[in-house]
Amino acid sequence: MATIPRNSDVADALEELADVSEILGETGFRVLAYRRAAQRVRDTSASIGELALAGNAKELPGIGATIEAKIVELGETGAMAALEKRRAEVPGEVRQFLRLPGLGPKTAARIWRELGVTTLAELREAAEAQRVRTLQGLGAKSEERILEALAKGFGPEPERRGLLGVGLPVVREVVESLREHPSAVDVSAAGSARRGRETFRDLDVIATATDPPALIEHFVNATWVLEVAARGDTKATIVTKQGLRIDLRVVPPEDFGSLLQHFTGSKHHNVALREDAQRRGFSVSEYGVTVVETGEVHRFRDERDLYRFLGYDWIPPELRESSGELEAARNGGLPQLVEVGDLVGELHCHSSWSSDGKASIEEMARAARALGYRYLALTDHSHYLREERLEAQWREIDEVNARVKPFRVLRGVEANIKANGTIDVDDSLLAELDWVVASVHSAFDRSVTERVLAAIDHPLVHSIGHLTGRKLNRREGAELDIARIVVRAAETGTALELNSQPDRLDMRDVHARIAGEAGVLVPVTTDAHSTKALGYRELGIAQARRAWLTKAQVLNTRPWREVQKLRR
DNA sequence: GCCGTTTTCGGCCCGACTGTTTTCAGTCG
Repeated sequence: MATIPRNSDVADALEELADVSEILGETGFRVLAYRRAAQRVRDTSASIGELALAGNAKELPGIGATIEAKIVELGETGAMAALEKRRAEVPGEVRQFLRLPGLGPKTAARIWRELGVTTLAELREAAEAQRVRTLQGLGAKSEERILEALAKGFGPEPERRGLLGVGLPVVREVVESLREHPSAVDVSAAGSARRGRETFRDLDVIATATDPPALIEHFVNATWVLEVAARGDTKATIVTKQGLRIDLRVVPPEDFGSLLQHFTGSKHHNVALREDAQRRGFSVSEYGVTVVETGEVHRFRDERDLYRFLGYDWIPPELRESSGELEAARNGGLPQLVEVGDLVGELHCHSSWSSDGKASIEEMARAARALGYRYLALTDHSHYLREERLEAQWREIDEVNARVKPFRVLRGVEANIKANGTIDVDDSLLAELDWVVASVHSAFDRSVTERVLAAIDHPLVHSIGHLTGRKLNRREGAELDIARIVVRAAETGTALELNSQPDRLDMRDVHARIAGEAGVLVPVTTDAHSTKALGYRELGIAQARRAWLTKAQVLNTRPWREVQKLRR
């Protein structure tokens, strides 16, 4: 009987297959196909094993009949013969050589075949004994680089990526500061921050200027600069006092659109865009679009014109992940994405009634009203609100409502989904509440899917909080059967929240997209424990946009009386 | 190995950078 392999296992196998195939000198395009399939599997939230067994995996771009068969094989036998065979041919730690920066498959293969080196220890010896430089094309510098990397213990250092919630204000401040400079013409954030991705490696800014060196000068002398890592006439890298790396590129005005598009990415989006263009006789680069037949070059000052020239509607940066946006942009099928200004209420937040809450109910209400909201569901943690306290809180809510009307504070709770799937608040109390959020806060390793399903089935639960429980850079979320969860949520009319806390952003983008497609209404909530934290909504909205969600799919874009009707 | 608004065969993104070279291959993003 087949066991369904996890997506990460399938992707790992395909990646290893790519590595060893490449070292063995197989055609680059086959290797590329394995790598793309691996990436596609990682980005797919449905179970690739189930899809493959049903014969549907080849519907995914980049996966054909051959790779689908390999996935089925992995499920049925626990191994892929093609991988096992090649694994046996590539000895020892040769595959590990690829992890050394600057050392690719060609070089790894030559070090192995021509020097007989098969382990990292032997590689160190060979470099120290200056035997690596005996290979044509390699020299002293290569040996130096290898030894340096080995000394650093290039092991799997868990890459710490910055949080969008930290980077976004910084990149905005930089963009503002550059715009104020007299020589600046156009300035924009680029890269993953512009795409609203939840984490980033570095921050990118693109600009045009009448006097590029002067703008660079302004950039490297800003008050927040700790260190200037690189500096030229058109490009500079600084490190801020918080330790964030920021790249600025100053480009010719006539190329601003092309370069902004290029540096916004994602890489996969750009590759797909260029392949598509090529089939139509265009060659796209960061410097413009060349008509292959005539050699004529079109340059773009405005990114929108670039997309239009290639036959697409302009694609919002949040959608540029090579997950269907190009096709949609060609057929007029892009969604009208939700915006921050569409929100009219908050459906998950806390007050000082929770011990970790920092603001009173009234302060929270007034802060929400200042954002243009009309209601706020106060959902303090259930364990602070046993019966008498809950009644006391309701009295305070009534008093506040009298002072802030027509703004409305609603009675809510954030209850715990216990290890056995039950809710830690009595039904009689839940029934008195306007809005009930149920969240997993413990035992993340214990059948989370079943517990969430049980909570969804609870007739008095309106919404599931931070679905997987992930904390970025701290813990992976629970592995969930998202397909079953969204189906049940849609059937029961239970909302699945998108929690905007900077280190949560949970549901993640691909899950939220599936939820939206299944017809689940998604509240974008802040889980704010202070008035300031209501501002996290922009992070959640960025993620909602990455999930292709429209205003209609985001629950708290609706007035409370509508939410009330839609509530199960 | 994948894929198709010229193709079921014959293509497959593009340019910068590095180290080694004296014209380029490999690697990277």
